[in-house]
This record gives sequence, structure tokens and C-alpha cells, in this order.
Amino acid sequence: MATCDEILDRALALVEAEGAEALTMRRLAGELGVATTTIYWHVGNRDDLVTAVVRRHGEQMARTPVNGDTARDRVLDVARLIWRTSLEHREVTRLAAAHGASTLQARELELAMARELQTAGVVGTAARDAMRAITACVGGFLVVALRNDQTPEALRRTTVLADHNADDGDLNPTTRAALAEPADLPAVFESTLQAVVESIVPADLSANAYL
Amino acid sequence: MATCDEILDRALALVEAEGAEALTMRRLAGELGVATTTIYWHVGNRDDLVTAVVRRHGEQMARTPVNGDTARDRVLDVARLIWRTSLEHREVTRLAAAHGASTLQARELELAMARELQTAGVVGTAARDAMRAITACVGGFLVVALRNDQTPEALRRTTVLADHNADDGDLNPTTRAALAEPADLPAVFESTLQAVVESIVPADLSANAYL
DNA sequence: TCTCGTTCTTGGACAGCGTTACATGATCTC
DNA sequence: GAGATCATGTAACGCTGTCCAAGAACGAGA
Repeated sequence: MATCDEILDRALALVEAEGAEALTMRRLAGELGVATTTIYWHVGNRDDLVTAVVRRHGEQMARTPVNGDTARDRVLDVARLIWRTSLEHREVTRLAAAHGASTLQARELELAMARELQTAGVVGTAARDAMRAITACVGGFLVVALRNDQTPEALRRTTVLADHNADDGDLNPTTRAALAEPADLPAVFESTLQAVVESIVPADLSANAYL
Repeated sequence: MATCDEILDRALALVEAEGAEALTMRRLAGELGVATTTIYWHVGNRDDLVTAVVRRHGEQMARTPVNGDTARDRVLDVARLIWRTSLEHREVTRLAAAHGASTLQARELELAMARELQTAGVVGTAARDAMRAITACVGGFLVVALRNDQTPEALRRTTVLADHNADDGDLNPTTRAALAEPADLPAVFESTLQAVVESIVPADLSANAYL
């Protein structure tokens, strides 16, 4: 009766609706009107379950077409795509991160990035390293972005940094005040991404590379 | 008998010795030869415990002096310091990351970076944004580095990306082969860091800024 | 010295988690 | 119809964080 696909669909829906923490074996079983052991029979471990859920979501994520005129723009666009879709489905992203399966979530998109890098003239180990660099940065910003809407006030970066400010005579008052304010994360992300991609695929070179 | 400091020291030692997962209330209590509830009385919640442990470790982490001739070099050095010490104490880093308290762990070092940025002529919101950009990148690479020695083979980036390679006719064979090989992460980190810092504190400007 | 109040510690419980051994029913095959 | 395979359910194990009520230590005031 309960197929593997049904279970995964329900699990994905559960995560999107009620957060990554809601995905427990018992809860999911209850949602399906089925015993916990049924999930074990069809899908396996909880690790297997999470892996399968993340993989399934990753495939859905890669449906969006990539935009951009130059190859360089398309590389940037893939990076922005990972950023945007990960934020839209932040609970799945959180689940994947907690499970150490972020690569799985973005697998299709990382491959898309490799293709665009290749078009831009970056191949072989250079393409691999470039992809690693870009995805690591995107991932880093995602961690920050996802943390902010989950963390209690006391652990926020602004609070943490504002705390010790008084003792810090070396720091400019303006800087000190700025540290206590939240940053415009998407803007910082965008400019950092530009810098990283620029160092890999310089704007002027890519214009000539394949066009 | 059991002071708060003793508990935190023991907790930190436990994490460093046996991993982040070993830090359970009962286990720590047993280690101290004390009832579980005693920890609750002195330190509080498990959240409180982890927060305190991470904060304590963060303070110890900031003892290393910052090197570099130009302000720009010193900014780079702080970033490398976060990278290096986080890897040296990877279990604490993992604990902090799982708890969403990475900022707390690197708090002192982030403030140090703000000071160096200021010396380089970057102040106010620019300093804040610069710090965010750099720490986000460092964090992103740390996530990748820490994941690799923990993740089962099937979820590794190399495996995950190698899998679908056969279907991918668009991809250069050389690139395809490279994707299946692990990258030299420290090297990729270093060059990415250079690119990001360069976009914030250009090499030529900083040389004149304060010298 | 006795007692009161605060500080500190304890044992035992509760609910939840992932996981498994085992028993049961359903379905298909020979 | 008998037997094997598939699919599901029951009940438990050991682990987790957390809390409550009760007891022990200890310092101060009468």
C-alpha cells in the first residue's frame, strides 16, 4: 500500500510545512497512518530516509533554467540559483545541512555549474576547484542566513559582537555601532560572489572565450 | 564542590577527546562523578552548557597573536587563524556549528579582524560587511572540511558527482575525471580568501593606507 | 546548641527519540 | 491447498534531555 515514493513525498511535505525537526520516524508514520516499522521496510534507516528526501528535493530544484548571456553570467546565475532555492526551501536545506548532505541537495546544480564553467574555458581540475570555491562560499552564506532566523537573540552575531564592544577601545565608534547592526546579507553575498567568480573567470576574458 | 568552571573544563575536555556527540548530560555527569541534575543547577540547560563551552573555547582560541606587515596581511592572517584553529579543534567547531554558535566560537577573532580592517582603512558598515563576507567564506570552507572526515563514502562530493557523470555528455572527460577526485581544499581556500580580501582591501591601497 | 533558611546534590521518574526482534496478515506461486 | 515472499503491526530496548520532590550540607541568629 505505502510505496517508497509516497513516503518520501510525505516526508518532504512534512519538512517543508513544519521544519526539519518534525521529521521523526514516528511522526512520519503517524502522518501516513502506518506503523513506524513500515518506513524501515520501505526506505530503511533514518539516514537513508533523509538522504532520499534530500536527493529527491535536489532533483526538483534543478528544474529552473539557467540565464545569462556570457558564460560568466551563467556561472553567476547558477550560484544565485543555489542561494535562492536553498532559501526558499530553507527547511529542507537545514535538514540537508544537519545531515551533511548539502552536496546531495545541490548536486544537479553543481553539475550545471561545472558545465557553465567549461563553456567559460575552465576545465579539468581548475573547473573542480572553481566549483568548490564557489559552492563553499554559497554554503557559508547560507549557513549564516539560515542561522539568523532560528537562533535565539543571545547568540545572534549582532548581540555577540555588541557585547564586548565597550572594552574595545581600539575600535572606531562608527565601526562599533555598525557591528551591532545586522548586515544586508543578500547584498554582501552578491558582491562576494562577484569577487570570487571574477577571480576565476575574469570578465574580459570570458567575453572572448567562446563568443 | 563542583563549580561551574570545573564542569565547563571537563565538558570541553570531553568534546575534544571523544567528539561532539559524546557531550551528553549523563556522560558529563558520570565523568565528574556527580548526578545529572547537578549540571542543571550550576550551568543550566544543555543549550546553556554548549553555549558556555563554546564561549570558553572561543576565548582560549583568541590568544594567538596576529602576524603580518601590512594591515591587509593581518586581515588575511586573522582569517587563516580562524581556519586553522577551527580545524585543530574540529570537534568543538562541530559542536558549535551544530548549535548555531559558530559566531560565539570565533567572536574574539572576528573582533580582531574588525580591528585590522579598521587599520586598513575599512570602517563603519563597510568593516561590518567585509567581516561578514570573509567569515562567511571561512565558515563555508570549514563546513566542507569538517564534513569530509565524517561523511560516509556514499555522500561524499566526489562520489555524488561521479555518479551522474555517465549521463552527462556535455561535460569534458577531463573535467568529469577531475570532479571525481578530491580537491586540495587548503589550497582552494587560500586562493579564494585572497580573492575575497583583495576585493575589500586592494593590495596597492593598503600599502599606502597607514605606512 | 538548636533551629531556620539558603545552597547544593541526589534518585527517580517522564516523554521522546531511533532501532530491532518477533508475530501477524496478505498475496502470489507451484 | 501448501509454502514462500512480501508487507505490516506490537512491543520492547537503550538512549536522550528535562524536571520534581526530597534530602544533605552549611552558615548565621537566638
